[in-house]
Amino acid sequence: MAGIGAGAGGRSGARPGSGPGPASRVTGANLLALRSHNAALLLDLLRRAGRMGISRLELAERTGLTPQAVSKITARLRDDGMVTEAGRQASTGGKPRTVLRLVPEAGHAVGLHLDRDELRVVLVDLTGAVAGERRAALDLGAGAEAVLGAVVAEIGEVVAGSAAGRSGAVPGPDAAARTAVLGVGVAMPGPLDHTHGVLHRVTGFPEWDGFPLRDELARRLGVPVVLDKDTNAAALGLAVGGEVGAFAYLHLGTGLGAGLVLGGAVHRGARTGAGEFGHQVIQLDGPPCSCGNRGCVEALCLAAVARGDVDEAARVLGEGAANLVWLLDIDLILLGGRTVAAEPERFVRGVGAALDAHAQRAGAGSPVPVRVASGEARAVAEGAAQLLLAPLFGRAEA
Amino acid sequence: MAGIGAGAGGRSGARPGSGPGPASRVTGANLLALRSHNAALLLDLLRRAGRMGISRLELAERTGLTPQAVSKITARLRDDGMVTEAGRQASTGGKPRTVLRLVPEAGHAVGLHLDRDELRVVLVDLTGAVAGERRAALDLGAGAEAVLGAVVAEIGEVVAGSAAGRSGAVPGPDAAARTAVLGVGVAMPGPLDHTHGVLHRVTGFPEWDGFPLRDELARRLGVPVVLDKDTNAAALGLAVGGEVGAFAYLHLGTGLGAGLVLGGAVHRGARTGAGEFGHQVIQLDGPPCSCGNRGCVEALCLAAVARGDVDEAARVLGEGAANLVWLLDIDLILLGGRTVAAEPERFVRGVGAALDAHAQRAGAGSPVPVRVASGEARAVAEGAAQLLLAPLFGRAEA
DNA sequence: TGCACTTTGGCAACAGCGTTGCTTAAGTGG
DNA sequence: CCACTTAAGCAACGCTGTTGCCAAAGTGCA
Repeated sequence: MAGIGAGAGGRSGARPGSGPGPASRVTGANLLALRSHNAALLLDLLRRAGRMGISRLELAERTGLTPQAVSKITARLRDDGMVTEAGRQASTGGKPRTVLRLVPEAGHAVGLHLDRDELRVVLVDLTGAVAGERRAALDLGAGAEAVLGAVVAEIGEVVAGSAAGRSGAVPGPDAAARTAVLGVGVAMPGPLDHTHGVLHRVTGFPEWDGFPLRDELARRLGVPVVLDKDTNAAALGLAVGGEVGAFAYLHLGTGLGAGLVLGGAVHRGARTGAGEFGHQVIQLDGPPCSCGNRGCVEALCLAAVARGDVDEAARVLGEGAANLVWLLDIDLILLGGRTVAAEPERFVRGVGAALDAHAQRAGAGSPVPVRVASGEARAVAEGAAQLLLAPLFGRAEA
Repeated sequence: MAGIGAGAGGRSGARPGSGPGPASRVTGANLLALRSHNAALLLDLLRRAGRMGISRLELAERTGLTPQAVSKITARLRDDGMVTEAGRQASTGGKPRTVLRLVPEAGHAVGLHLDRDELRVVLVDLTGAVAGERRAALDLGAGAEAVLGAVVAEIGEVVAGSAAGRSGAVPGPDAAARTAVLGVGVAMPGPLDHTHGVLHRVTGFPEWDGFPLRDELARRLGVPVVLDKDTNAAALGLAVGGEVGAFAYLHLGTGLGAGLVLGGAVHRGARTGAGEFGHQVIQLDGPPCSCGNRGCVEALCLAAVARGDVDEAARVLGEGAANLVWLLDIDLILLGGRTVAAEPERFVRGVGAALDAHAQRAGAGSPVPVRVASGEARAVAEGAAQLLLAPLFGRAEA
């Protein structure tokens, strides 16, 4: 559980790995925490309602708060410029409900996707819509100084090009605050430690081992920075983008990894190690894998792809996915990555067939659906930006 | 996550599967919720402190609440008879701290373990200590009426024999309330639905399919009832009993199942299906399993046990456990069940060896420890009782 | 033995949360 | 035009944890 946060303001975002807390450090709640909890709850519902908006009374019904409480809270949010009135609904015999809408420009976040050979930066608004984007080639082997320099430069370009330009177009009380960048979310291939923002053993680039990327970037940029694995960021983006329940995002590219969303939150584990789906053994004493073990899903799956046997690759992937579905009672499997994008239908069909077979044997109800994840190319960068937006909407651990 | 509960009192425990809530229904928080959240937090720390007790100031430090707030809350808890002063600590140069302790007799809960051929009832106090116990043979095939009759009778015996007798021994303000039974937790082999308290396809006993066990028992007993899988109850009991972090309890008896504790809470999934560890495929196209599939861990493991090859059984179990550790970033593996109990050292050694091999290959830090779970025979029944105590201590979803 | 000092923990006043009771605003329908 | 319905704000309220202050209960040195 998460619980409702500590007393601190709540808008700050990232906080340094604090406290000696053994295991789960649950904190007491005061009135400030209560206030920000409820505000975040309403903001989350407003975000989900999107451009359509939502009325005060529906907010009250969905949260269990009294209509008067919703009025008070939304009034504060309006004063802060985060919410605005936007028309009315049709009357049902009395005064029509006023529709409230999130103000997208009330805040922005930067998402950075660092891949082995490429860098992608997006600037998104509160609703997650992309307001600016840049791509650049990248060589992780060029060293920290060169890479960080490029990253800072690209981020500066995107922010300057979009937020500043838009600042004039949206006048109003404190226009500067409205375009404020809440911070930067960084997503990259593991292994890494999201709680301390430190890299571990970046494959093929020993110089990055133990590099405190989060703190270093935060120092150079002067805004909060959050670090996470690429698959976790993608999963978070999908969860925010509307996918509900517990699901797994399986990413098949040059490797095979997963992002897990359980109970509405990304499950990372204490060492950000969760989601190591590819090195699940599904064939005891099978063919050797690059990890040193034998019979890993990744090895079997990629070997089949290399042979051109997509159906077998999909079947193997499906068997691994079935193990995961049974172990965690997952509602949905989403597929992504370059290899899947090359033959989406065959992968969906093959994985789905394996899952259906499992479900039928067990006599379980409806089989678990399989789909291709949306927004492939920018998904990780957009999800990275959500690492910063999530706390605003009450997803402290999401 | 969990969040802080809805406005309702908080002491009631089970609530019927309410609301049309799509996915996670997060509710707003009011002052009542805040109050019970903080009270539960303190009670949880007091429970962990056990017989040793804990001072007000340490409670304040650990929760982040002000000392004055802790004083107010603990004063309420003392008025309710749940907490008492118990001596003082050594002075550090000023007034010594007063030690507070949970009053074990302030509440009791019944735990019921329904197995295929046996029934076990325990009565535990607030600290989880067993205050009464009964065992009886059981035939699930005898039909609902006979089974429920036996269950109600056995529970009545345990409660009458322990709580009532103790009621006189602990005089004080409203002694009746102090021995109040909060409710009954029921644990049994799956599949079942813990949110609705309904059974599904009890293996070999089709008559129980769809039986609303929770509501039927609640009706006959007149107290709240909570239903869960036996492995989940055992895992909950272990979590309360002091195991920390994320862990998996692997139960190897006539079958192979698991209870997962992630982020301090039992992970059940939407359909109580999580923990299906035994039918994880680790040998594609391997030997057939009773479930209709091929190469399941359960089939391989139990076949090895039947051959008398315990080392191979442990190795197979370890490979399955390694998959789980990697997928979820688990901190600890606990083993239990009759088959493990017969040769505990060899299982621990074999499973540990498989996990160590994985950890070494990946260059991960310290390997994941493997231990035998404590309190074998009564563990499930005691965990079942915790299903009712958990909400008192702020583990609504635990 | 007495006095200065430290630390604990309760009392009283307070700001701020959601709630309740009531009033005003803004529609529909006969 | 008026009765009725529904939405939403104002004011008073109860209750939360917080703050400022003070009594209680120890230690330790003169």
